[in-house]
Amino acid sequence: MANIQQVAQKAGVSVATVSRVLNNAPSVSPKTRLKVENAIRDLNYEPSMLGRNLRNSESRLLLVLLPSISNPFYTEIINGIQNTAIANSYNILLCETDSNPQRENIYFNMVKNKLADGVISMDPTVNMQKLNELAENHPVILCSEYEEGGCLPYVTIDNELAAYQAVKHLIKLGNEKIALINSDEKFLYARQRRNGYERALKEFNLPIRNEWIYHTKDLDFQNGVQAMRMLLQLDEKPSAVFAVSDTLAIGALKEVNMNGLHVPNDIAIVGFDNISFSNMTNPTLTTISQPMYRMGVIAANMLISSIKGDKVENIILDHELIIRESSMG
Amino acid sequence: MANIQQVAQKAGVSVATVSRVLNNAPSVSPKTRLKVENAIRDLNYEPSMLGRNLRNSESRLLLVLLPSISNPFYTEIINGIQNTAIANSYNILLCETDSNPQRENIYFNMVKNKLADGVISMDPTVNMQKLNELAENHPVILCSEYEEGGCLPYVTIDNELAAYQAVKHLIKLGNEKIALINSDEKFLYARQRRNGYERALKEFNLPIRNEWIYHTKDLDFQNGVQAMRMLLQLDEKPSAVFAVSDTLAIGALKEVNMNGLHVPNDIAIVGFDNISFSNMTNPTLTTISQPMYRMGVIAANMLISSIKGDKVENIILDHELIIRESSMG
DNA sequence: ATCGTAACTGTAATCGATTACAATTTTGTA
DNA sequence: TACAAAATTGTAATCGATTACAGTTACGAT
Repeated sequence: MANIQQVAQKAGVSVATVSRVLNNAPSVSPKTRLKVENAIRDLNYEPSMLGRNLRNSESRLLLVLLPSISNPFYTEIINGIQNTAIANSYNILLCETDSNPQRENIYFNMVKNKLADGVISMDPTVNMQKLNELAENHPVILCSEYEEGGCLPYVTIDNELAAYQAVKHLIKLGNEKIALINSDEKFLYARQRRNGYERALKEFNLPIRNEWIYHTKDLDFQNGVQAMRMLLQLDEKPSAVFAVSDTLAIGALKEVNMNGLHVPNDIAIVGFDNISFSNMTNPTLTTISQPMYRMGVIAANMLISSIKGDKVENIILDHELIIRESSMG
Repeated sequence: MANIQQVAQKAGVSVATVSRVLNNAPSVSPKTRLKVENAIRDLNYEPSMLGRNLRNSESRLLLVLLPSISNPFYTEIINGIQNTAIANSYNILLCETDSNPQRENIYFNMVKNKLADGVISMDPTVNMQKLNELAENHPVILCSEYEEGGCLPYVTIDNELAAYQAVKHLIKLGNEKIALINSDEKFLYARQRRNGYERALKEFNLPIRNEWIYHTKDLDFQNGVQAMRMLLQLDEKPSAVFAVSDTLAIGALKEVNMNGLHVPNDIAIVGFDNISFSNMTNPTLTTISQPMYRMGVIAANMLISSIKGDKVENIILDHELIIRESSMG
């Protein structure tokens, strides 16, 4: 593969001039430009990003941190990030931590080693202390999950309000025994959604019963199945379930069906995220729709601004309750 | 951020020695090593990949090309690729083409520009001519989708056989009117699966009827819904459907349910890929399981070998028919 | 013809690492 | 003690681009 020297030699100019042509500098005469362009074509030359990046001290890569690629919640966000990145001549490094600190470390090092110009973290399991340390020297944006009282810029939704509305919806439909399938409350979003759940119950003078609050380890379908299995074994079964993720809700739905019960007649279900599959279940799933694509776009724009050195503001986006069959027959 | 010179100065040694410490070269005395390590710690130094990559003429990034991240079929493959990459000190650049040639071009250029050391393409819509051109100068591996009679190394399964077995399974259950929901037959896997479908029908002297073969544009759930909608409008409805992807099959399942029909009693359904959702539908989906994780591992290993300059052989992996509720009540 | 200015081009330093080769120090042995 | 060999360290070139600055050329005005 040819390099810039060879192009310069072939065109009979200096490497500086070739570089100017490559970067569309205005001060190159048309004749010279033509000579260089011909040489580039003849040699099939492609500039090496390695040289350019070193000289410019940038990689034009954005690191996107997420716990697992298999949760469809992230796919639309990633689309938004990626489109925005490309529109700004960046690209993204998609990094799955599997909630494994060792993995996380590898990725943090990639940033420290200048292999990425900044980070968007969507990982609730991220080590916040280390992330904050990283943020002292490198741009970092939080997407969806953030740190209460922290100083890292974020884009998210109002989780408490969304949960409140979801549960209120169930109450309005006549449900009085509403269970919560939550994930681990070490996560901020889990605590916030629980707060929303409790606020709605209190507002309507419904009791908050601990045996109706189930915590899952992960957000896989299977965790939803297990959660519902437990709930169905209770003496006093709930008549409705609010799950903090569609994947959990779909697992729950599956388990209800397995037991020959009917959704929503026996048990109503509301999920969270509006993943594409939520419209394909039987019955279709009532859920909270987050503006995932837009969230991705905004996160990417925030990060790019931050890399440029601009100040960025936190953003809270609107959500929407999508009512489908799983809550109303 | 400190660089290697500053570390060298602080430690009172040359940059060469610092580099040796960084790379664990054996010929550094314990005393010197200690001095250098202290300097590194004191300065909070992290080596820049930009410099290292330029010097080594490598990026240690593998480019993974796929049409869309939202098809869950890819997620397990990606896991396999990523784990293998990390184990070999590589990382992956996940690149969604959206089947958009312009996007594709951007990614091809990243390889030409040395931003990635090689490519794993899982994109059936890829421009094979351009990919072949790229392969003249850069390592390229095909994963899952490959080129018949082409010269690019690949890892895949026997699509024709898998489809044959899936359809044979339906026949053995007594189905005689079996429809095929296929994707565009410009894709090799689609042609191969159709061949398998037809081979099974012929073997049992069942007629091949064109109105029972539906072609979808994409592989989204919605395409499956549409396909099934068409099939249900036929005068003579099929009693079973083989869909070449679980996403299509799940869409089809949804549409059958919507029409008040029962799966599998009225219509049996078999999918392809064994995505994690396929076990969560109601009824659960009979499908062909591809060894996705292993396929990813193998593809990554092939690519890394190829980057090293080793010769690599094509590999065809085993698949498995997973029988669930959607084919047998 | 001369000069000043604008337009263009080249020289060489630079980004931050690696490494061949040379130089130095240490070690072991006679 | 002296010397060869081995171990350790340093010098400087190198990867492939960008760019400040200097140098050259072209051209219109006087």
